[in-house]
Amino acid sequence: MPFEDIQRAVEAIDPNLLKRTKTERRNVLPDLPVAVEGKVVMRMAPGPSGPLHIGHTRVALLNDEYVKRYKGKYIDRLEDTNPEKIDPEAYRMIPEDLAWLGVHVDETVVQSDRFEIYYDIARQLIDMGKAYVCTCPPEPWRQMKEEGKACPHRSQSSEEANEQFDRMLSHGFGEEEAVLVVKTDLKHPNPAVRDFVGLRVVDSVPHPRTGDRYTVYPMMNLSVAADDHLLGLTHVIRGKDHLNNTLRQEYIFNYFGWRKPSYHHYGLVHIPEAILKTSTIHKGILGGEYSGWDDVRLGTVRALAKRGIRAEAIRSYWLDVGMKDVDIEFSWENLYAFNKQIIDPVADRYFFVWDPEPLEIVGVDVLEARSPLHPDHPERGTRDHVLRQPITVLMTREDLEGLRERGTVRLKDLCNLRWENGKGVYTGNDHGVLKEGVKISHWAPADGVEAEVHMPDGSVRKGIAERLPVQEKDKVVQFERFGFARVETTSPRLEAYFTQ
RNA sequence: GCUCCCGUAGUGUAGUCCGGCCAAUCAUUCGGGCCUUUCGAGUCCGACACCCGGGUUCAAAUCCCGGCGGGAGCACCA
Repeated sequence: MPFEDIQRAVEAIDPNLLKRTKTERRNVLPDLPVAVEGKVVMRMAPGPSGPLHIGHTRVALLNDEYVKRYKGKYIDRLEDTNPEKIDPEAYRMIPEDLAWLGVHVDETVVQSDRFEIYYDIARQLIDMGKAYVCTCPPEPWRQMKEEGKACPHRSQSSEEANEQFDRMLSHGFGEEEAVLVVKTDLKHPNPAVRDFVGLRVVDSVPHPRTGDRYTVYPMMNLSVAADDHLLGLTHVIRGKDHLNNTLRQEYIFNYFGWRKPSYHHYGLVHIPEAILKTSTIHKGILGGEYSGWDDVRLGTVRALAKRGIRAEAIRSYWLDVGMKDVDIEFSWENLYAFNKQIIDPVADRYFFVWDPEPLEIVGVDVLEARSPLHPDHPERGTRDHVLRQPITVLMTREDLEGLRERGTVRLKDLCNLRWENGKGVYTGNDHGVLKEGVKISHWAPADGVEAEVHMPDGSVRKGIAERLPVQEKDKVVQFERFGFARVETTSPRLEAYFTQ
């Protein structure tokens, strides 16, 4: 029987059967495997090379969400084991960013406090015969690995390895002269998993926190494995880019017989049109191109905050995206949609006239405007204006052009006008004219405040706005027919940052 | 080259493990109606997708095989 016939037959029985029923999207993350309430320990492990950017917020918030669900513990672990890529300010900025995001951190761990721990792990690996000190130059060593061959040092005894490691620690080797290598399997089909460097020498750059006290630095795979175990991590959620690192770290877990955390790798995120690279930003700030880490052109968390993007919107966005391991394209559009849900009900409305042009109003002595701060919430009050002759208001160039062409306009909350001899002639205050097709425009009083709205592309929209009360500072307002913006200062000039 | 991960609308996502109620979810976006003194919100209608080809089966988005496509790693960065 064709589908249409079935449809007709069913409709004949009861038309309600074919009604669409809406199903609620639950928008929740799946449960974590083997998670016990109160026992979950998770972490965020940023390198302190700068403040957090939008890309970091996924791992920060996903972990936070689960820690809260299972009433667990959240560790912020600063991975500062590469002294060449550290911005000392980041030790302060990262916790600030996490706090702004609403991430509850129970414990902060700084890896540069833990050199002795990594050295101890290294010793134990050596004693187990699972690590050796290699003094091959980097390139031939890599080449041998590629071919699945052992370098001459791989067969050294634990005693030899310990001696050589002592020499590393006592500055007996310079950079690239010796490394401690963790053995895995040289014949592993995946070349990315074969023997990897566990510790290396860096003595050309002092560490911002430990100076030149330590020159043997752990590589991430060693320090991460050690800390994930020692800090009692039960679940690790991170990006797919760490898939091969997990494989390497699991060797260390297996050598020690440690219980592995449950790993989950989500897909990579491509963030279009965002400036995220800390080195680029750093250079830009030093060169004066960017005003700072919170320059609104940047994709940093503090730049988003400055623009009026709310942390809850970022959280909702990542919750919606979820945990899938497909690679995705970040959608500013969707983030803005979540943000609008939050700011629209709370943002007070004001008039901001860009490209302002004056218009003289005649035919009336006094005009009074009482505009609601928010159309859906009259109880919040009104912005009031009283205009007396001679009356001049400001309109956007485009709106004034429209008045000239059409001959009529309604100024919102104020009055209706007819165009005559370059002036606006008062024609009443009945907003019923809108039903007749009269267009509506916003306006600003002649004694309004000079306003500048900084756009995310770095441009500035200048104009005249209503005067905002000082309480609007730091809040997101809506400039009608323009968009949302976060108010930075209300006087002597109005300065705001465009949200969306 | 080798290894791993992944392919559902413009974007994100549900469904895939355990085949049928999927003639495919929800959100966003876009188009339109209603409502509305901005924009939005709300509400209603509409548009757009199972990477391709085989196979198994009464039945495939779902299972199998083979392609193709995308991404990541093969660092003395994290």
